[in-house]
Amino acid sequence: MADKQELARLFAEIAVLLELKGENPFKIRAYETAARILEELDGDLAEFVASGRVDATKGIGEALALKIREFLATGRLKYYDDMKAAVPPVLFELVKIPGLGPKKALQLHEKLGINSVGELEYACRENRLATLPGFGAKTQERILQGIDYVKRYQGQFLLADVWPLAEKIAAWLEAQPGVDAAAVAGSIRRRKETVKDIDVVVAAAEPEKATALAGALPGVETVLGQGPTKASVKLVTGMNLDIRAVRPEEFAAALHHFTGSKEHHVGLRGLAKDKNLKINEYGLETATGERLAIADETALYRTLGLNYIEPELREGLGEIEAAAGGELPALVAPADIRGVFHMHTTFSDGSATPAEMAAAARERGWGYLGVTDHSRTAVYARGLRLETVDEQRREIERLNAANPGFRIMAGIECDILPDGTLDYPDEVLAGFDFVIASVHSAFRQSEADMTRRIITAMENRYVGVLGHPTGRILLARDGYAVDLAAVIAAAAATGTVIEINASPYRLDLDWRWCRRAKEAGVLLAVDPDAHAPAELDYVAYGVAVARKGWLTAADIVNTRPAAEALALLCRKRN
DNA sequence: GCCGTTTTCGGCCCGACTGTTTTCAGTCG
Repeated sequence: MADKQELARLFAEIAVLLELKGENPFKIRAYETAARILEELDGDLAEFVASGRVDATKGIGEALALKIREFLATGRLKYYDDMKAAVPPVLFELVKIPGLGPKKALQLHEKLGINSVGELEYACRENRLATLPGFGAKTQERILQGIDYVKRYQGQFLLADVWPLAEKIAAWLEAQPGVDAAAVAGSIRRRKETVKDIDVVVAAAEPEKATALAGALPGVETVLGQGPTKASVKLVTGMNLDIRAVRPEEFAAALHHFTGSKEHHVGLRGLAKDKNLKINEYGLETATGERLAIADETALYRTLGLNYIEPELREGLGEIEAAAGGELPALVAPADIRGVFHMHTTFSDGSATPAEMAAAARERGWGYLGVTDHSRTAVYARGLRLETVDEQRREIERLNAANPGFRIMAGIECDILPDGTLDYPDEVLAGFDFVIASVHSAFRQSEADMTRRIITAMENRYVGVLGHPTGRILLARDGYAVDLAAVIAAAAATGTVIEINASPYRLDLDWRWCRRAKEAGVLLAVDPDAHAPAELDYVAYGVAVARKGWLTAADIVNTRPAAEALALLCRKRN
């Protein structure tokens, strides 16, 4: 079947192939754009072509439309097949190494016959790179470090592993004499679920004195590079940190520049150009080279005729057009959350009692907590047997009686069995205040089976929430094969809430799909899936996902008071 | 490869740093 995701992947890979061939960067961008258009496409590929939308879509011209038609008809792309056959596979591996781009990678393959990362490492140790033009001892050393980096971490880190550290480093920098301000930028500020490095922007009257601090930063292993406005270091944790220093009056522009994304900037600069302005990391310049003062990011956007765009939205996915039209949503904020529904206690695989979890929830200013231990089939997680269900309910009733003003709800995270039935019979499910249904087994079902399985579960009138809808574990396990568009449509049809699992290891539903869910009329819940009191703070990551998904407080169930939120989880029962 | 009330050709976002160079290409973000 001619799948749009498959074609998106082919286009993206063509972009890499073109880069390896040293092709025109704008041609490369055209393929990257086309890949993104297909990824975001509503409906299937056949309909996209049949309806003629393919010819009306900006960014898809004659040549790309032809390739889309070819793929639809034959399931292949000759252009891709030919190019793929002509480019040695090792080049794909080599360009993943920091410091190695297409040009140098090609040289290594052609001149030194490098055919694997292992061979490259060996060649470095034998000192053979230094013989090539454009290469030297330093390059060789850098490549060795890059190989080490890729081998140890694949270059990616969980947001949760770097965000707190990044804030700590920014605070340290800000406290240094001569430093006016320091702030975390880059993909951390945009709250991407995984990030490659840490970017910190610093304001100082003498920027070179700020970058000179690089070697003294807490947690530094080595200084990789250092100039008057920029420094790079490697931290002992294995990740890289870039410091960018500018004068105080340039801070807002620099913060904006280094927050990205690349795609957002490309769009913004095009817009600036239309207004005869130039954006760079120092500010806005007119055609005559006059620099316009930018007090803050809001001023920068306003100068371009746009409303302020929150960092989480700066992904080049329509936010500029929405800002121009005054159509950006008022994003949900952490303070909007009034309680949570998904967490575990010592009754199953949690480490704290319901009383301890409730106390922790109260400390966070919440008014309610939904206790959802695992169901009986989840033996690995000590899922609740029927008699334990009763025991837990009595405990929760006792706690509620003792603590007026705070509501504990007796819920369950019920396994969705491989055939789509639930782990307890309906009469047991009816006894819970609410039910989250999740897949925890038989991950390897076909997409059709998995999709049918999940939709069947959502059709159960007691299922209020679909938990972690794709089952992915970030940097460890892909989600199971499932037709999310169909799941979202079924959630809308049945009135089922979809969970944004706020565990930083999951963050699933992915933010790219949140917007689709919202547009389909689906409500979402931001739930920590906490197994210990401190993990209730995961909610911050879930809110970040919701914000990246353009969601407002109204789109999130648990921004509502207890009774109203609970009623939404039970609206199918009547 | 895309696009167009200045254009169907000639643009397409912009700059810093490194290493190896003796004027700049490559890489990165």
